[in-house]
Amino acid sequence: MATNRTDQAAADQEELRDYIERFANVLTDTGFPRMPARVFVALLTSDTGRLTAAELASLLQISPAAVSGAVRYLSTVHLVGRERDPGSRRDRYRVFDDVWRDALLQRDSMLSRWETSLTEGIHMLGPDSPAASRLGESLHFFSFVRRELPLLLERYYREREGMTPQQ
Amino acid sequence: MATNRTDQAAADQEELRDYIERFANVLTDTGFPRMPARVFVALLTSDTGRLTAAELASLLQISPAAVSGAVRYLSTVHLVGRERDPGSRRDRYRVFDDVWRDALLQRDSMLSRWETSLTEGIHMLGPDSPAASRLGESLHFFSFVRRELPLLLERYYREREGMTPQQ
DNA sequence: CACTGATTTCACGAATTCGTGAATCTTCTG
DNA sequence: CAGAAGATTCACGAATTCGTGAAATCAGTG
Repeated sequence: MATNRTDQAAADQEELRDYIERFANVLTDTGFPRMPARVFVALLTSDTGRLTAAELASLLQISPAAVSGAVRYLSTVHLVGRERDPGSRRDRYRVFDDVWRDALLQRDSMLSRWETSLTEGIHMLGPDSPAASRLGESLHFFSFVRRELPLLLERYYREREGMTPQQ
Repeated sequence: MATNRTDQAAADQEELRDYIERFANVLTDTGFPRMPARVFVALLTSDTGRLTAAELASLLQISPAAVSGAVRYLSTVHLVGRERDPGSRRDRYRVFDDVWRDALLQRDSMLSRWETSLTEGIHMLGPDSPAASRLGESLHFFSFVRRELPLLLERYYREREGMTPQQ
C-alpha cells in the first residue's frame, strides 16, 4: 500500500498537532494559560505566522469562543496581533516577528511595579531598619536589571543584524 | 490622649499587615500564587528575615496548614529556606539574601526547556520551512539570553561589591 | 438597508485551585 | 520510652477558572 499525498498530509497534521500540545504543555508549566499557549504555538508553527480564527479552531479542535478568548489574552500581552485583509470579514491573527523582545520588555513594567512596592515598603519601615535595607537591596537589583535589559536586547539585535545583513 | 508604646506597636503592625497585602497583590498579579506571595513578603519585611510558622500564621491570620503549603511551594522554587535552631522543635523559614539571583537563574531552566521544544519543532517542520526558520530565530534569541544572563548577574554582584566593600 | 458570514459576549456546567480543620507523623524532653 | 509541641497530610467545601453553546453584535455585499 503506497503512501499517497493525502495520507502524508494527514500524518503531518497529526504530528503537528501532537507537537503543538507538547510545546503548549511546556508553556503552561511556566504559568501560561492553556488555551493561549495552544493558540500561540499554533501560530508560531504555521508557515506564514498568520491564521484565521476558523483555521485555529479546526486545527486545535476548539470552539470559536475559545479562540476569541485566547486571542484577546494574547493581544493584551502583545504576543499576537489582529489583522484583517481589506475587503474581507475574516480576521487573521499573527505572531509578531519580535515576539520575544516584546515579551521581555513587558517584564519591564512588572519590574517597575515591584520597584514601586519596594520603595513604599522602605519608607514604611523606616530607612535604617534591617528589613528596609533588605528591601533596598532588592530595589537596587531590580533597577539594575531594568537598566540593563534594554541594552542587552539592543546588543542582540545588533549582533543578529550583522549575521544576516540580507534580511 | 497620649500614644503609648503599645498603641504605637499595634498601629505599626496594622500598617505592616496592610503593606504585606498590597505587595502580595502586586506579586499575585504576575502569576504568583496568593499564599506563597503573602508569606514571602512577610519574610522579606521582617527584621531578621526569619520567622517561625507560628509567627507567620498569626501575622497573616492563616492556618498552620496554609503556612506549610506556602512554604513548601517557596522552597521548591528556592525562594525561602527552612532552618531549625538546634535543640528546638520549631522550624524557621528565611528568605535567602540573594533571592533574586536564584529566581533569575531559575528562569534559566525554563529557557532550556523552551529551547528543547523549539529544537524539536525545527526538526519536525523540516529545516527549510518558513515556520522552522521562525522557530530558529526564537531559539537563537533564547540561547543568547541564556548565555548573557549569568554574565549580567556576575557584573551586578561585582559592581555592588565595589560599592559596599565593608559588607 | 436587508442579508450573510464572522466574531464577541454571556450564562452555564465542569474541572481545578485554595484554605481549613482534623488526624497523623516527627522530633525533642524528662 | 512516654509525653508534648510542632509540622505535615488529607479530605472536604468554597471559590475561581475554563471552555462551550447560544444569542447578540459587527462588518461587508448586493
